[in-house]
Amino acid sequence: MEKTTLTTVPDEDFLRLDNQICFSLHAASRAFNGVYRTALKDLNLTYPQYLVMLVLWEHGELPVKRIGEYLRLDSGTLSPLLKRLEAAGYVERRRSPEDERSVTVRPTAEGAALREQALDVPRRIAAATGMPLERIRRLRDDLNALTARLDTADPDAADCAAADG
Amino acid sequence: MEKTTLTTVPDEDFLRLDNQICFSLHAASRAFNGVYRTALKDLNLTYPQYLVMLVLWEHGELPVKRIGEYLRLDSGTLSPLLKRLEAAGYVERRRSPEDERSVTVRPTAEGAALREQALDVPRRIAAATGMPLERIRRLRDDLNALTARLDTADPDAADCAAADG
DNA sequence: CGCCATTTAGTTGCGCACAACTAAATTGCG
DNA sequence: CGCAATTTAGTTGTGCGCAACTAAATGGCG
Repeated sequence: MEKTTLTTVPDEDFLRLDNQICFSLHAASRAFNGVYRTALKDLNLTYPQYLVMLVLWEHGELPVKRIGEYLRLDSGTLSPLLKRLEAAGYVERRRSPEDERSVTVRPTAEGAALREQALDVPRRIAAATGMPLERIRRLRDDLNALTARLDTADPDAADCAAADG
Repeated sequence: MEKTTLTTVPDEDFLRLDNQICFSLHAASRAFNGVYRTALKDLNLTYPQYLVMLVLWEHGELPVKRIGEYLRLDSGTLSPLLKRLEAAGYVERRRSPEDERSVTVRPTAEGAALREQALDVPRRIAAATGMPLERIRRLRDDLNALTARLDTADPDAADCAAADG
């Protein structure tokens, strides 16, 4: 009320709007996660484990480093996750012979077979969303754009000035 | 290849598209979280703690139950989180006199004062996104719609049939 | 060649999310 | 009233995510 910013939006309203956005994303992410949880229960995979398997199914065999790049995850997250996938019998880890620092991950026969069961998952998810594909695609594109922005701005974005540019 | 579904999208492509959507949401959520992390560093708040404080700033005083409803979080998440907020001196917890089961949470003077500093956070976030407010709003609406769908579909959405309706 | 910076995984610690459970208070029904 | 079902927080255990660190291998430079 008492102050109107250069962006034409009062501080208070801005705080409220912000509440909506950050919260919406947070809630959607968790809701999605929940649906995946039930959809993936039969496969004995968590959602992040499923993401890793998707990457491996597509690329066949990757060093941990590459998996991390595809999924934006570091070794702190991936190492234990991959251990669990290995314990479940879905992947194999081997130190690379030509570079002993690197660890190569690839699906086992069982892990590869799992892909057939996984083919049914996306449809169940799409059914759960009940959204037309077109809108889903738009959402995806918006999210990707947002992520790209946030990533470049992230490293202490403290003093970058204008929001409304 | 060998089978084309009723939804006109082959299984394989569907799996790939799915990869994109779920991953996009996951990545965006984490990217957002990262930006908030840096923006909230000065306030000594994590992102979920910030959400709780937003709710408390808006409503003044709430039982744990209500906070959980606003944020879709259960006591398993909230109890330790609120303990930490209490340890930080930002909130107070008191068992309700008229219903001893309930615990009432309200900001301390320090917690209330924190709001002033927090007013700057949304603008920093908006700056980091670099998106026009209109597009942000659209994104928010899409996400809310998605969450609503997912929530109703969630309880074992196994055999709900058609995605493309 | 020898040494230091870099790269790559892994480990530790902390916080969130969620399922499954416990504990205590309250409600309601016979 | 008395007891079972419900409501409300809290606890425990597991897994993800990230920061900060360690350990080992590699690459490059004097």
